[in-house]
Amino acid sequence: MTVFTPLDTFSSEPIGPRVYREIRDAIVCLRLKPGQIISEADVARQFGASRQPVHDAFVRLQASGLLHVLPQRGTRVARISPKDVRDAQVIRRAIEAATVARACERRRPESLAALKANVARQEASAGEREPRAFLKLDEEFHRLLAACADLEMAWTIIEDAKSHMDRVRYLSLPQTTPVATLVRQHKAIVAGIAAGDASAALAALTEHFGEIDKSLPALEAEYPELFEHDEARAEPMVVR
Amino acid sequence: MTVFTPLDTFSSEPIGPRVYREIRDAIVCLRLKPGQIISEADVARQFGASRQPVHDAFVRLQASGLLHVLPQRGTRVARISPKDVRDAQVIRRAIEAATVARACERRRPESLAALKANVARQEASAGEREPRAFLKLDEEFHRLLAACADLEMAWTIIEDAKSHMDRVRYLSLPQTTPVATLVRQHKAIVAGIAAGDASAALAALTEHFGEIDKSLPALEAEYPELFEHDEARAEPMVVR
DNA sequence: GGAAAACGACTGACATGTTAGATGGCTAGA
DNA sequence: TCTAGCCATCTAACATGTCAGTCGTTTTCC
Repeated sequence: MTVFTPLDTFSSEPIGPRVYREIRDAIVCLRLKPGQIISEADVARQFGASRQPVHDAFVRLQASGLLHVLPQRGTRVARISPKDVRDAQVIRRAIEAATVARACERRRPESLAALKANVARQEASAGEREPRAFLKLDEEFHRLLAACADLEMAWTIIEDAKSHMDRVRYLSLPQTTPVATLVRQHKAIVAGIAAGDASAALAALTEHFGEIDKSLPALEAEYPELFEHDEARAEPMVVR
Repeated sequence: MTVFTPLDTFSSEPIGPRVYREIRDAIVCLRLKPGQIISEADVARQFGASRQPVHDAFVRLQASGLLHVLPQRGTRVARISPKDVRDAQVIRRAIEAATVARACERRRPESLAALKANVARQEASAGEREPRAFLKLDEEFHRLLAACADLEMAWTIIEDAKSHMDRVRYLSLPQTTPVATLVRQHKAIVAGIAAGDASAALAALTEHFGEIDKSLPALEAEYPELFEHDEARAEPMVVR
């Protein structure tokens, strides 16, 4: 099974960042299964790189809570923790609410234009079969929101919180909320900001969240091995 | 000049975490000056450790924005960025407001007891000459707040945001707000939570913040070399 | 003198070697 | 059958080696 896209030999970009991005993407998109055991040496071999850049990536991913490193024993992809997902949601909602409120105050024409252009591309992607295009645009949308509020630090944090939520999202891709609904909510947020109407934008934002809560219990029941349960610490799931 | 407290040779704790903690503490407490150039090898020598654990620490500290690693050139302690400080404040306020609101709902007797005990110790430390004792208790207070809201993830993020604010705080220790005032505000927050009165707790929290804003310009004028100025501005977020 | 090439002393990026600790399987002894 | 001890084999932690890139200085050549 190919989990990682191989490193471009001719790129001048250092190996470290590329390895980090690859591993992170593999985790968030569930190509690496929650609970799966991986090892630095093994991953390094798959990339054809040395252990060092992989080790660095592991250090960072552990800090984000996407990996659990057990000293001297091994490393496992963090299982999806329902509590972490819900916590991440609360935090993201708090930060994004502050972001939207600030965006209403300091919106600039070019930021608004960028947001509108992004939403337009979302509409274009709504019809397509491939949902990943939309998810990338969604990511971009929330990044632009932070830029519009001149609160770049917010995006850094949202990115981390989002990673936990996104795994659930990928898991629920089949029965997920129709993309059209999400695009409509995005539109409403932008409209609120454009009008400088904070309460309208916040209302749209609030509606935008809270989709995951409903799907979470069903997914947990369907894929129990991917979730962290209170008693957890069951047998490691060896996948190769 | 001793910047790092030497590693306890007899501790069984691995050196990696200890080195990380030491370096981070040295940055936040300004024993390492903002703008100062440091190197992995040099720091490793000071600890009497190898470069590896220091390198790992650098990786993590760069992710928090406390270090700027310039590939192949060197590493500098991040200068205090007024924008980062203000952004961190906005974010912290947003998260902590959500935390307090949640704490009002799910407070449990033992959490409240822990908060009250902490505040009591704060009062005891208010008279002392050494302000660091209070700052540690303050840190603990906000961690307990997150625990009380059963939102541990919030503390992780606040910790990072706080680090940027705390450097300013240490810089302004001489003319800082009297500790008694801060303790009073903490007390008000706890009282609000204890009563389940979210709006009262939030009001106390709001008053609690916004001390830094006033001192920031004066400090920037007094120690320009420690601050990042606009011409040296970190890369603005690219809007595509 | 002045520009440019060469050098050397640094840096972190990357590679690899070494070690302590955790684990699981095996066997010896009851 | 069970248990205690040994051992092979994992792991990440830690140590060290090598390298390419950056930069300030010196040297070279006109």
